[in-house]
Amino acid sequence: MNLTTKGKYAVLALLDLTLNESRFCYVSLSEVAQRQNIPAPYLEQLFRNLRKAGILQAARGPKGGFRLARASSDINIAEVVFAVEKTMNEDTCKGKGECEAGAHDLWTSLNEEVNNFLVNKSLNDVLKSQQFQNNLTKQALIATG
Amino acid sequence: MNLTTKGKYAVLALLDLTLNESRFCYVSLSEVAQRQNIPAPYLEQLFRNLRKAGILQAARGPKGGFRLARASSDINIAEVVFAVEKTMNEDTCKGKGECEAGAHDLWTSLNEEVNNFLVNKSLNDVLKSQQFQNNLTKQALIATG
DNA sequence: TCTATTCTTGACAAAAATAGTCAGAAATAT
DNA sequence: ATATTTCTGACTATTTTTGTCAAGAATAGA
Repeated sequence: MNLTTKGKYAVLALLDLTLNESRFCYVSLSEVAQRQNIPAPYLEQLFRNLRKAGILQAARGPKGGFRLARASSDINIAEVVFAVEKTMNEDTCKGKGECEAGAHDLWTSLNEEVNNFLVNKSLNDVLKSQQFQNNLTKQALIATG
Repeated sequence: MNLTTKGKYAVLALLDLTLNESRFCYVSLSEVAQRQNIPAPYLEQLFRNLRKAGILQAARGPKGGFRLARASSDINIAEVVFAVEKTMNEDTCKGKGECEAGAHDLWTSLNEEVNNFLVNKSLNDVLKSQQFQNNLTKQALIATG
């Protein structure tokens, strides 16, 4: 599993979206980008993938924007990361038979370990972390008012 | 935690070394490189770091080479990976206060998770995997004879 | 001492991935 | 109509990974 800023940006942006979307409203990408300090055109790329993955819904035009396609408790971190990071560690034994089984198993297990951890954390779980609540509520208020 | 071929090469090379070193003998880098299909000059770089990290011992000159500095059961995978991969995910919140605590905790936890897994696996553990034994014994014989 | 072997070191180069940018098209609320 | 906002594809820059090279230092053995 590759874990770069791409994945982190994506999660961060979705958390922001979760807090700032009000049930029937869309939140514009530029808002999120500004609040979370992510280059807007870059975030566009990520949102593109998140939409294709069925995690985001989009609406164009004025008052348009993005919102979660599902409840935040139904979106886990793994799928978010997968949606934006290219390929996971596909266990690239280059076929020459030089891949030792023991080592192979090791990376496979590791991947499963990481994956499990992330699959079992939903956006909502992350959100429930007390510190986070405090932090972002503040930000949301600043942004709104 | 960054996990590229560097780390995999390192582990693979050490496993090879473990199987092919006979208590008091050194194994030459080029041997390992050839057997495991790793570019020798590249492996040099890795071994350099592994030596600095106190994982390998080296001896120059004819009959020289490398051997483990400790028992294979005393070397865990995490330290091997650390020795060759540059920096781990140092939780680079760029200080602007834009790092959300919830997300921050998430990456930290993930890192700990991965780390734990790798710290608790020794070279010897990997070696004990049955398949691996079978596989490499074969290779070792080919290499010797 | 001489020689072949092997590690040591530092710097360099190529390739790939990541991060970030841009311009123009398409949709839509007002 | 117009302003807003997503959509798309291509492009550039930066960083990391991967791999290479050449010259030096140590040492076993003849």
